[in-house]
Amino acid sequence: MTIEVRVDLVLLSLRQESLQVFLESAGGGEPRETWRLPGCALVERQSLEQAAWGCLKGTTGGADAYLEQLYTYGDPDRVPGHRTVSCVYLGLLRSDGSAPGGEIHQWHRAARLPRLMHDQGAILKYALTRLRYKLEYTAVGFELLPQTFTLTELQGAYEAVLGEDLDKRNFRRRILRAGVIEATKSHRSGEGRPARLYRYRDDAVAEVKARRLFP
Amino acid sequence: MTIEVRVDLVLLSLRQESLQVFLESAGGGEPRETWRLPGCALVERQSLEQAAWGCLKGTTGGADAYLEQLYTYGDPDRVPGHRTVSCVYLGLLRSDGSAPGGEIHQWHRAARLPRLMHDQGAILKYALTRLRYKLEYTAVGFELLPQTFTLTELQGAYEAVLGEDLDKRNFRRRILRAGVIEATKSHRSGEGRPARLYRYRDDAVAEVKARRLFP
DNA sequence: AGAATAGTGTCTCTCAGACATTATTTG
DNA sequence: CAAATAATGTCTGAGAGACACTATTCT
Repeated sequence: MTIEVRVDLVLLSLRQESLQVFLESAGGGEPRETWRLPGCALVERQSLEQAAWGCLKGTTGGADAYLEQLYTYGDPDRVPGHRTVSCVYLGLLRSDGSAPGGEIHQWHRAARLPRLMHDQGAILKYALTRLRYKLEYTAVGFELLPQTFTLTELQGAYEAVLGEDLDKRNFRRRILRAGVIEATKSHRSGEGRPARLYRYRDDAVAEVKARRLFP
Repeated sequence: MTIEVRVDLVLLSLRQESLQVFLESAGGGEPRETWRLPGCALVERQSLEQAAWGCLKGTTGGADAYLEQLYTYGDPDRVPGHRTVSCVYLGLLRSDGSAPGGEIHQWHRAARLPRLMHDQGAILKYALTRLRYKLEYTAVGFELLPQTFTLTELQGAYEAVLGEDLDKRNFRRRILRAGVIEATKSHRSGEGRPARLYRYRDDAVAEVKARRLFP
């Protein structure tokens, strides 16, 4: 018997002001319907990252995304009857370009996850925790927004991921001081006073140096 | 053709006041001698972590160590002629219980790495970077020291990993304020005034909450 | 004019970083 | 008593967090 290597994806996006996960139906029917992470077996001559991108395109159709390796799960009995090692990637999709969902694939609120197969509930919880931590010391939050965005939208993204309200003035002060975004000359109109649009400065260091010792 | 899954180890320890890596000779003879990370193939009915521990015991004999998954490498041509996916674990060995080194295995200074096979030089560099970051926001530094230690020894461990000198008073203030270590009643005598021994508080949270946003 | 949203400043408190001297033990 | 190492406190500057009002646009 041989060991199967596969790649699975935790795909997150902001939809309707909340953080949502893209899942694949594994059948079962209501109310016992069970879901799984999208994924595929690793094939010959393909890197893990290529497999992850291929699977991303195959399921969402979307192209503009951010992917990073999360963790590799390999317990012999995590999938009963099969010996699979699964390399899980975390993916963030910009709200505009994210997939529509269809018969098989659907978006689910991260705050109220449905029943998931095998160990995938734990995997998802871990992915969310990692994203929250990462949000605090990297510039990864911008990956969830369109290329230009208002400060209010950015703050909303942070609040959706962290699950917590942030102070408007302090948020702006810190994010601007960090120097990772820059103002454009455009504004976005709507109800009320139009808001200035910002863009991510890709010349900014992605990983900001962490503080010394225990913060 | 099938894909081999294996586990490789980056084993680090403090020896002679410096951070060292445990490597396996891959032959070649001086001055072209090449080294590799210790590792083994994943076998049926074995979890990744079990394989890592098994390999650790098989090569170092040592038992008291800390292991965590680092990253999984799976490029199709990372090992010419073979299709291997390698799940790499980072291991920290306490200075006292670390393996002696023999014909095949030897310790090497992390600051002056020898020639390594395939992509393993890059893997090692990544492991060192991750450890430095991790040292700054977790309590992982204690894994390199015996169970009781003086503050001077602890500071030495941090300095060896970070490759940088730290201020004695500031280091003590912060490490004590963090509340992850506690004083014992014992002292260690030697030359000069005996130093109080401390021990790691395992009830302390391992992952200290990171700061908000960009530090 | 009123509703809606954008945008802005101050104060306090905690903590990081720089820095030098006293205390205790051994030989 | 000399040598060696341990232990300790203060000042300054930067940034986090709490907090409320003014500015601009649309209908």
